[in-house]
Amino acid sequence: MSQVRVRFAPSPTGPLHIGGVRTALYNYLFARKNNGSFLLRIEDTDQTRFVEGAEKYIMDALEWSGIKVDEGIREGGNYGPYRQSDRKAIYKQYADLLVQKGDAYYAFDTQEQLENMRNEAEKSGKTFIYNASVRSGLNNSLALEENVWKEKLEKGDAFVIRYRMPAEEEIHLHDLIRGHIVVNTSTLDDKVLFKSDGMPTYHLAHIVDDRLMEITHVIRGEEWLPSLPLHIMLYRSFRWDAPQFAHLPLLLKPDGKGKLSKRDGDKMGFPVFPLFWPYGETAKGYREDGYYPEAFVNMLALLGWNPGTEKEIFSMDELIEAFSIERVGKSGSRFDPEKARWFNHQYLQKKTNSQLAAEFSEFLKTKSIVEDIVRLESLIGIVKERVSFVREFWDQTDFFFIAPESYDTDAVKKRWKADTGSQMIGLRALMAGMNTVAAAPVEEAVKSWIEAGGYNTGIIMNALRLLLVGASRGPGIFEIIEWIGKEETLRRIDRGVAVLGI
RNA sequence: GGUCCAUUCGUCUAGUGGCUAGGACGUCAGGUUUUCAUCCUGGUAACAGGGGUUCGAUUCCCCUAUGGACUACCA
Repeated sequence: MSQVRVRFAPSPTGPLHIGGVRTALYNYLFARKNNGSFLLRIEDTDQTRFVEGAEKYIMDALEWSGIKVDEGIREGGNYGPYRQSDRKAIYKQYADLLVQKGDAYYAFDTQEQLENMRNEAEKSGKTFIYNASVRSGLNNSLALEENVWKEKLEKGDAFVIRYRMPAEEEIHLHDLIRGHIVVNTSTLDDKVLFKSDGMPTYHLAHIVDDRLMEITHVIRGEEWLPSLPLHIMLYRSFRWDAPQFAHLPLLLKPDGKGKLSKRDGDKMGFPVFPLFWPYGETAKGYREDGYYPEAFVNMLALLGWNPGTEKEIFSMDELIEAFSIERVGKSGSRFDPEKARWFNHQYLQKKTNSQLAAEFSEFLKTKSIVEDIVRLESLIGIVKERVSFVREFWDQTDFFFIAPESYDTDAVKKRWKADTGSQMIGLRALMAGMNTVAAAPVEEAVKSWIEAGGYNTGIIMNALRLLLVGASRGPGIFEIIEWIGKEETLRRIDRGVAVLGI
């Protein structure tokens, strides 16, 4: 078998959403799994939909996701150019070839005329289809006298080239994921292959490019399944061997209706894009939300594919090893933001404290806080397991850096009793007399003090926590004391007693 | 409307002509914890419906329903 070559071929009409990233990922995994090549081809044949920045975004998003392109605009390769607008000169000859073979023809109908015919058909409850049943009555080289249409061409009249779909023929298709599919050509139309602006349509361009780039497997979204018969017919007309096809199930909107689309932006309460999109209507991305690319990719890989085992955490290498197109599901999937969060939690737990300290240190700069990296590492160690995102370290540790200025009302009500203040003063004296505030000795001292005084452990501890944290939350009291130090501990007790009363 | 695709717990999914239909996330309960989380244990929850085929269907076939995609000189 020839070398496996697959491509991801987005059009640069805006930011790539996560469905697109997943398509790219499956292509990439398939290529790596089979020691093949993964190419990125930009499909910008529709010049009216060009969006500034989209092409760069696509490449950046793949790079961030850890999906490495073997051949493409940035990477180069022996099958370029990799941008269809740069390949413009290639396509016309192939459209002409089809006309010569009699499998395509010139059509001169204006868009207005077609629009009218569609409207007319709709009035009588029918659908206008430009195909064998009507083409002989329309304005094209199949219906017109040869000298008439040739004259039109010479005059420079606007024309398109349409595929001449057979009137009535069963086409048998095979899809790697869906199996055998049969479609009758009578339900298909004579698709435009070459537009009046001199550019090919997707249908022609991608067939030609896939051929020229020696693509062996086309792995793309399910939205392309309805046009697969056309594509198969094109390969047949060119007398080319068709690649294998696999149509991926779609990613659905989490709230139920329809496929996920770029326009969903972040209305859903979670990002639908890998990266922040800075142009026009901006949209947030997974990267900026604090997701690790490994977690993002892991989550995406399991959305529509599974290994058949109960393993859920996969590195990219493990995904490559385990991936097979046969295990891609058939039905669309909605994704669950909670599960995405869980994946990030798993990956964050695997990071070392020193890595996390460095990341958290960056975050702290936004709060104008500078802290010793070793002290940060020990802080990370204290709260790591309760955190899913780096930014959440702040939610768990803000009181380490900033003494409480107010005290949670409910906690005060519950934890601050009539004689609590005087007990806290006693506790303060105990700690003031110690020459260390390391967690273990303080804990020992406090506990024996409690025992000696006949106090209730829960009451004392919770009250002390209230003074140090300002609320009923946070890690172990003695870990907090050790980290903030003796002076700060005493200061917080003093202030708390002053505010809450004796 | 037409064509095509799909349908297992709320979500992602495993699975088989005969299983107590499995796992994960969520959720609920209990435990751990001085608090809040984490964590541990346990529970809850699904084969869309109707016909066949069969000794027996979640599994195979048909119909219906539902969902989705497509139906542009967009990809």
